[in-house]
Amino acid sequence: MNLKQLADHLKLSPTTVSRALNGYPEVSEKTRNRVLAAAEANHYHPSHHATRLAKGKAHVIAHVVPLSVHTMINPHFSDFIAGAGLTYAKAGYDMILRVVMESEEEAVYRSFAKDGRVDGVIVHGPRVGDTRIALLQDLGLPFVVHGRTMADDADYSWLDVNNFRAFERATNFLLDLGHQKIALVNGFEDMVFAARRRDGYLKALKDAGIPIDPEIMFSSEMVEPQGYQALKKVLKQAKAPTAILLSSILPALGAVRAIHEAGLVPGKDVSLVVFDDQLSFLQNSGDIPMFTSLRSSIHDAGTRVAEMLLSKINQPDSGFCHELWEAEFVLGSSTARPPQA
Amino acid sequence: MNLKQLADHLKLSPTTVSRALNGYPEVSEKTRNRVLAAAEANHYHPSHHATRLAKGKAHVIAHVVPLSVHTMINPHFSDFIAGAGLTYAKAGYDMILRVVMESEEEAVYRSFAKDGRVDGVIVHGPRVGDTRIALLQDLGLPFVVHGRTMADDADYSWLDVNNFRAFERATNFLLDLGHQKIALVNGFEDMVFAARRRDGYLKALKDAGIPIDPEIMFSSEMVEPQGYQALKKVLKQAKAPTAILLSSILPALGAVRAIHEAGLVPGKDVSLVVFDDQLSFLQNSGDIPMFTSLRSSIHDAGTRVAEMLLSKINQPDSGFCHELWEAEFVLGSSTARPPQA
DNA sequence: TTGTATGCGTTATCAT
DNA sequence: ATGATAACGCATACAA
Repeated sequence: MNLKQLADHLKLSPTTVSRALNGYPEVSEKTRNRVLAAAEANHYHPSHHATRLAKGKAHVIAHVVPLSVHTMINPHFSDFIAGAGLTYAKAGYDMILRVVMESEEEAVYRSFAKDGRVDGVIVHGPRVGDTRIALLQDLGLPFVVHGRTMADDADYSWLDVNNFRAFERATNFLLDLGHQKIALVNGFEDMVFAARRRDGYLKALKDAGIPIDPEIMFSSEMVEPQGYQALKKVLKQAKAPTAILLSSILPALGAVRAIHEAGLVPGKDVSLVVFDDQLSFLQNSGDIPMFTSLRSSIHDAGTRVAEMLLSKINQPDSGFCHELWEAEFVLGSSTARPPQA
Repeated sequence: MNLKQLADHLKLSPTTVSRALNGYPEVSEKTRNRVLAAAEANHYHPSHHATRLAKGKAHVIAHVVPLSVHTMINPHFSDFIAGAGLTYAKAGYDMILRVVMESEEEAVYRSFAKDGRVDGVIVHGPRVGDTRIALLQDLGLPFVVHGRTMADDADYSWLDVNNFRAFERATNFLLDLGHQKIALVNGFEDMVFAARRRDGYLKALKDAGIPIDPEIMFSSEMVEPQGYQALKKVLKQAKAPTAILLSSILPALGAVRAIHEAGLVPGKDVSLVVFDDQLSFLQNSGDIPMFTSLRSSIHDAGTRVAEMLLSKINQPDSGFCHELWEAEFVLGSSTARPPQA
């Protein structure tokens, strides 16, 4: 059943039926009710593509996820997408998830910009020297970035966590406790967020006059085995670190496993500070949380980024929007003074 | 630049240009090359909605995820979606992720069925007494179920893991080792997969003549704290279980944490068998994996379910397709004979 | 308040 | 091998 058939059935013109359905004021209450009832009774749903073609708006947001070396569809991503997805749904937007090989990514953006199937996109996980932002600016496709580049971040909209400050702060906290040897278990440092975290860590060490030791700095995918393997290595070093800074709860769990296997106690023999994205399935909460952490909800970030994009789409001339969130410091039971101090 | 403009530019009719672009055989090679070159040069991309309207096919698959009591967007889901998404992309399909409140779920399916915006849907996590399957059959919208109902599973397509057998087998393995008291840390048992797992566990206990103890059976969301809390409870019981059967690696990590805190050693004082979805960020691998497990890749399931749906859409009369995957038993280092045996 | 005519950008049908 | 014309199903400017 399409609009014309419904109109014929009601002995009205398609125009009037369309107006009644879309809430135009000029149609009489009587007619509107007749139309609404008939639409309901006949399970009428307007054709999506016809509507979009006529209106010129897609009501769709795309998230393009490059399925590259380090898989982007990970638990961090799923919590982010849950927040964003709910926001879209509430606003009547659909969310397209487009998994692409890295080589096709540019072509996908180009077609999105031209074929009108989406109104905007979210850019995930900007890398150092990322070319996507310039491309999207060039294409004129509305976008918001979760994260930002290393510089030149004024001429596009983004939401980011102050990763530099969070890790500088975490390092200082450990230094204040008396730790002199602090390891870093970081994500891939070609990702901007990870690079900034490293820089915050290095800055704090430098300010404290502590030499950098590449042997206790790790950078790879933030998964459980990462933390396990890093601690296996580090714990057998002659002068092992007494504290570890980790980029996610996932490697932190692996770290705890390795520490236990070595017959040591986390939060006593080895201190751990973790960046906590508040992943819904790994709640680090309770009165005294398991981990001392810097906390910022990636779910909330997804919600907010989605809101930013929607308002950008509905008010194209509203200028750029920047939000830098400070992570919250939370004292847990994974930190103490170093053993010998 | 649209088709007409491109045609004018080339001094050809839109028809010919369309044919050249879509690979119809009747257009001359010379013309085709001219058209292709001009399209490239002018960054021409056909309007998505116009194409879909004219063709009557959406080239879109939807995954409807009810954001209900137990959040469906979890790490299991994200690995599933990664597999499915890549399959769609390869086949030139888009994937819509629609997050819905449970109350609107039916309305969403109804509109999808009528408005032509999607060609088919994937049904996630069927519950006991799930009404979605009957609804979709009624609506005539192509679908494939990941999982299946408790009965009547002949008249729709599904892919499932043999959860009953996996848990029966795991229980028998522990019984054979000499364990008499085996706890179960399960997902929500209103989900069919969890109900089947429980039934497999109960069957094995019954066959061995071991009484059921509700005090050591847990059913809730499969997250890290679930395993932690369950083991906290269980370990302080007078006659504590010597083995635990867990529905996911996530609670297993929590279980390990609780065991360590109690000063015990997993795989020695307490044995653990885990259902391992092979979550990409928690690899339970290596020569001797951390956990003894029943293994079945949820990523591969996503891939296969997507393939099934696509072939169903392209051959609507091909009948129903059923795949029951057996989980692979993998011996790890988390199991041993019970301490006193 | 309702209807007519036209456009949205393609593909499909039928000529030539 | 190419073109004119009619769908596809809706929205909207303009008329009545």
